[in-house]
Amino acid sequence: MGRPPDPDRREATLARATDYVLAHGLAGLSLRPLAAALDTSPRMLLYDFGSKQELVAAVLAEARRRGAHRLTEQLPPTAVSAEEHLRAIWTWMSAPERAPFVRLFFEVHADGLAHPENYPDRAEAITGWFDTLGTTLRGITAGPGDTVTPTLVMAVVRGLLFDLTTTGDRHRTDLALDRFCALLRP
Amino acid sequence: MGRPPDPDRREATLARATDYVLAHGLAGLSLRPLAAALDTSPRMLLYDFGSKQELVAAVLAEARRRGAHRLTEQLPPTAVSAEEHLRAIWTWMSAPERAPFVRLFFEVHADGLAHPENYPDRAEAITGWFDTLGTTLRGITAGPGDTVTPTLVMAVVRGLLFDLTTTGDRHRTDLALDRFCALLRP
DNA sequence: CGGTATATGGTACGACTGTTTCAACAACGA
DNA sequence: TCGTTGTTGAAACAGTCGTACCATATACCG
Repeated sequence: MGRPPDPDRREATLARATDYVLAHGLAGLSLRPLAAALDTSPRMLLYDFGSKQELVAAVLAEARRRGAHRLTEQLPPTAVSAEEHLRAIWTWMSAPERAPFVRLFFEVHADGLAHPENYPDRAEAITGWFDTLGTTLRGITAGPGDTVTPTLVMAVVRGLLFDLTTTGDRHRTDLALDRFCALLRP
Repeated sequence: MGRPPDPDRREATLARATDYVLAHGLAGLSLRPLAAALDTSPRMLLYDFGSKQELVAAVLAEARRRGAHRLTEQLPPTAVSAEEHLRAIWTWMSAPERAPFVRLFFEVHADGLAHPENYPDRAEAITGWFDTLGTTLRGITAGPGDTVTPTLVMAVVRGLLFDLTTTGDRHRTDLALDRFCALLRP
């Protein structure tokens, strides 16, 4: 009896809140401006998510879900070479459409350095690549259990993303990836 | 006539404020706790620095000054090989004593992504390395004006620092740098 | 001493924060 | 229609923020 709950509302506001965070960043996030942009109220945000902290956690989970989904459907099949895979990853991650995700990624990392207790599984954002890259980079790695090569490859990608987002110099960063690919060729 | 100004006071509080920011981070920096930790008052901080923004700018300049000073006196002379130079850079930057600087570095980068207008010369933090590395990596670079090799080298260092500060896995990141050095050998 | 400049302390302002409280409204079953 | 449950608005609470204003203290010169 009584009014039936509306589970869609929470998911809808979560989706739009994720858009907002991707657009405006995590640093200065505040409930009142967020609610205003979402045509709702801080009251409802707390009603749906309990607290700001839980809201942020839900938004980060949703953002990661989107990123992972987009990546798996974008990367080429395992048939192509390791170098082509690496180039595809760089092209995909450095594309302007991914800029909001990249910014959020760096923002979360920086906040995690100051408050590690809020991100209990933040290492997974690094180690989660090993399984995927271990297979797609087959031919470069030194065996199936090799984590060193994926570590280096992703360090290059993240380091070049750091450079690109700071300087905006796409040409130079693209050339640096070319150089790395050349080094990988035996 | 009148009471003589005390220029040392501002520098002394700047030094201690820099210590505080390196220890506590930039994100949640607030005048009142900062002043309490420095045995002074928010009133005096504004009196000496004009505004919080100028204080932060002064602190960041001081932090960069310290980092640059420490680095130039630590790196080996130009006589050693490029690989030894790279290893020295990694050893120095990944040392636990540098962790506060590294954290501040990533924090500033993340904040710069959201508010680029506050960091008009943030690209210098990247390109400033080219002159130094261009000479010390002589033998690996493709000429004196080559910016691609320093870009890749520093991307590896920053990417591995990102990994290390997230996962804390020093062994794996050290091995990844070994792998990169092996790739650099012709 | 007075005059004058720098250095401080105290306090309050206005704007913001996340959160709570109270009340009302909406949609359903009986 | 009534009770019940989910939803929503308005307002207030307790706090923090950067900053400005006003008075006072301190240290120098003449």
